[in-house]
Amino acid sequence: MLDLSYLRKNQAGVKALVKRRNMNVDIDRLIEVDRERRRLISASDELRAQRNQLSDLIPKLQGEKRAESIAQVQEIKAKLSAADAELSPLESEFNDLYLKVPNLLDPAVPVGKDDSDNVEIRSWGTPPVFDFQPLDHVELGERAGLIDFEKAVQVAGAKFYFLMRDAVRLEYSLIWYALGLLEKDGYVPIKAPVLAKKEILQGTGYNPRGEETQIYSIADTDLGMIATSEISIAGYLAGEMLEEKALPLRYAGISECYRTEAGNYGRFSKGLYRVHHFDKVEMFAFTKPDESELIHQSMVAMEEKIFQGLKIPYRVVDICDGDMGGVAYRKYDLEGWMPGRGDNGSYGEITSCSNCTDYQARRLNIRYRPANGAAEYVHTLNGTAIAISRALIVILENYQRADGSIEIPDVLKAFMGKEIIEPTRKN
RNA sequence: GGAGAGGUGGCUGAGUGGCCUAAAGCAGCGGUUUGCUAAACCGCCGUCCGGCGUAAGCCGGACCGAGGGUUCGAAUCCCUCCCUCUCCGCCA
Repeated sequence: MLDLSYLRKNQAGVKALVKRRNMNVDIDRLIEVDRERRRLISASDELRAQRNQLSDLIPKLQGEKRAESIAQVQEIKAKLSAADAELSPLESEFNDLYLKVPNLLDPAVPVGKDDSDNVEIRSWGTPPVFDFQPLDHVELGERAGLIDFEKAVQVAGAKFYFLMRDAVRLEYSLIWYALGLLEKDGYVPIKAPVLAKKEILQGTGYNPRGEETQIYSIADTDLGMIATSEISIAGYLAGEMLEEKALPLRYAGISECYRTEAGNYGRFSKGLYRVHHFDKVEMFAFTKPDESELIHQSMVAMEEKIFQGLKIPYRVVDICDGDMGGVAYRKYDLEGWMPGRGDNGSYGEITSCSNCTDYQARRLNIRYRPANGAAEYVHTLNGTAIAISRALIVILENYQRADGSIEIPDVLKAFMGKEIIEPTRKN
């Protein structure tokens, strides 16, 4: 959420912002509703002031004077409830629109229309050269009995999957590996609730209802299933007044993530790439405003450390305005090399790291009190440490061998208790 | 799930219909005093919305878990919901 007075003063700038982000928010209508709403609030305040004055007087009055004043107040009350009736639909329209207004952008964010305009800022590793035709993770996984999509269709429908055998061990090894690095760096491990209230979902910038929602809702409650533990962790400190010296607060969240993926049936949504649920280790930070950029860099550096350890070739991409969504002020993705994708492989998103500045903190009312001065909103940041489904894609595809077996990355061998995954299932 | 007690500013906590403009304390900020530190004393000190003002500010409104209601007037009374604590029941 943007500061309201900023919005009023920078109407044109906010309109440009909405456009740059490829969003559709009627700022003109928002300003109009705001003006109308303020007019009504002023009128109501005026009526209330009259009422309060009279009410103060009444106990000192007697007889006819008193009866007269009471009648006057009753008249004012009638006007007040009429004004409120007029106000309340405006308030809800205002809130709906206001919640849609996106965050500001870092001036350095690349300009572009969609993900094709994202800017590669560095890369690491060299895509492997195979002397055989590499397979994609779907085929590798099914042959080795690691992943079963068909049975998942039977149980839950498309975009679900069973992970089995060594894929399960890989999942836990990856979690253990990432958690080790994060905890060593000062992140506090946290297992978060996988359901969150509507106000928390909205506060984090997710729209829990509506056609384009990414969030599954639970019938007859105001709960939704989290799309990432970012939501629960942000909510963890909602309404808090933090101590300056406690900042930055950094957490390593582990949770299942649930996504409706409404309308996402693209070319690259095959297999594990785009699924309705997956496990994820997430980094989350609450920081002072002047340190969020530095922490953002450190989070991206941690993502790189994790994938360098796994020896997965990747590139770091600076997300352009048109591809950014509404919440992030700046966003970097890691794209890992996926040999099974396209003709000769291509890069696909494996992590995403956002500095949300005070956008979420304002909605969730998370502040801190500086040594000298008034309370301020903190900044929030989130970044993927390991999204299991995506990590499995790059590991299976990069570590495959001619016979369909899969080598285990060195850093996971101890956790796996083995060095190789056999090419075909044996049980 | 049942019974009872609660939810008040950054924190503790008083307040059971108008004198609440929310007491008091703590913490914080400014000052006086002062070898230093500390103490003592004095003053300031909630948030949001609207209006006025170049401005320090001034005026009005709202906010005592959330939302409704009663009343001329609600932190206070009533209803619904959420949460916390104690006890009971059930259960990995």
